[in-house]
Amino acid sequence: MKKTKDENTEEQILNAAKSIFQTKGMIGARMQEIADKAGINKAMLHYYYRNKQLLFEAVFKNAFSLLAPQLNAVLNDDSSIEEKVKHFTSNYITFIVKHPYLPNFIIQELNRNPDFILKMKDNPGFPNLEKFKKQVQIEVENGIIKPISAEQLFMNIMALNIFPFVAKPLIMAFTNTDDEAYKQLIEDRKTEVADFIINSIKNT
Amino acid sequence: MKKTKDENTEEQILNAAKSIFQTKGMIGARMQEIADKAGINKAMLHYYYRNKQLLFEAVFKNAFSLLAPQLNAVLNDDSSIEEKVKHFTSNYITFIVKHPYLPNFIIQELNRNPDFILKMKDNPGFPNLEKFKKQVQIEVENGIIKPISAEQLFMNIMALNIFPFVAKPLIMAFTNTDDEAYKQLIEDRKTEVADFIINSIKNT
DNA sequence: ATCTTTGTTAACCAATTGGTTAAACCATTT
DNA sequence: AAATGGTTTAACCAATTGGTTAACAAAGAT
Repeated sequence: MKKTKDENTEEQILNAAKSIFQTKGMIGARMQEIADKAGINKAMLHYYYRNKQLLFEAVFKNAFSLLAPQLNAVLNDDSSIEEKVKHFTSNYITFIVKHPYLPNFIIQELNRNPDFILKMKDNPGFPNLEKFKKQVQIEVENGIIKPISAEQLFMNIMALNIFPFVAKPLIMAFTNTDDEAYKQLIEDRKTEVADFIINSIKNT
Repeated sequence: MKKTKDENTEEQILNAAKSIFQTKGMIGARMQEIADKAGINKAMLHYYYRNKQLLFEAVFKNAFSLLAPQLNAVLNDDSSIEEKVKHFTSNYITFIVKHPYLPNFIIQELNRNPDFILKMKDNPGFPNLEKFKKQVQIEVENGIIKPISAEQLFMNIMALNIFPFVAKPLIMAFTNTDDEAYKQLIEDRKTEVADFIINSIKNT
């Protein structure tokens, strides 16, 4: 075989596809561009992944399986809500800084095809809120945190952590910050967001 | 002239284009589909708007000028931060419920072409944070609210209000809610979000 | 050495799509 | 009623694009 090079072709294709799909989206991506980036012939894409849709799904699942388990891990550990919020915020922002296109990619593609997430739900690593729900309920009952539904709290945590990446161009324009200053704003949020949330829900 | 009907053609085109562009995005939209929706010949689109890009820009500016001034109005009125947060949250969520595709459309297209917002910045109604910044500073100095930068507070307000619309499919899957339940969650947020923010920043 | 399987390429194809053109249409002016 | 000029249409066009095919190359099996 011609292979056994530095890297097998299938993986080279997936990496190129990742890069193109995540910046241009499913519709905007071009098979030729992916082939060029992978340094191979366009026909190879079809040889390994049959068609654009399947190649895209491989990339999407790969991206999703990067984001989701992290979330799940924090939701299901045994720390308090306060600790969870602190860990999650710090970890997640650090993670997304390294993969800035990820949240927007997933959100954009799920809005284009909402049914697509159903395929993900079967996955064993798919985030599950049950434990978190019970925990919120208990801490509310015990007066540790102020009354709030787990769903709303979860939404707020996600929103505060992810939104600044998704809406970066918009927020940059409104706040009149350049790329460097925005980076700093994000950096500050690693602690800022957790404090903001805890200030809001913690009983004194 | 053939016009002076119930509605002039130019406006029919813009309305059709709005609907198609906002659901499919610039790349996903098809000129033929817009023409069909407007009930006219495809050539008319070019007659009135020359090409896809210009038609898109007309739609985008229209959408942006719907969102931005609302924001500006609240930022620049004379009420306290607490009142501003309450008004903004309630108004904005009510507004977006009526135009659910708007935030995602704007965010998606700005991410595709971040330079595009520069054209908007000249617009006199473009949101300006100056007054809000001074106000935050003063209320912090006077001990009305806890120390926080105006930029971070602004980001948080935007995130908590807008994110649930943008990430709807994702949050629905994670929280295991159907369309009806999600609608209720959003409805609750009209007051929930403001309370959450105020709880966090208000000094006791 | 030859055969078979797997990997790779260049050339090709059909469908889609944004955009153009020339002719037709029709209300108003002359 | 003939000319005018903005409006509308059907037909067409060139470029792009996802996908296919047939031939070829390399490696292992016999």
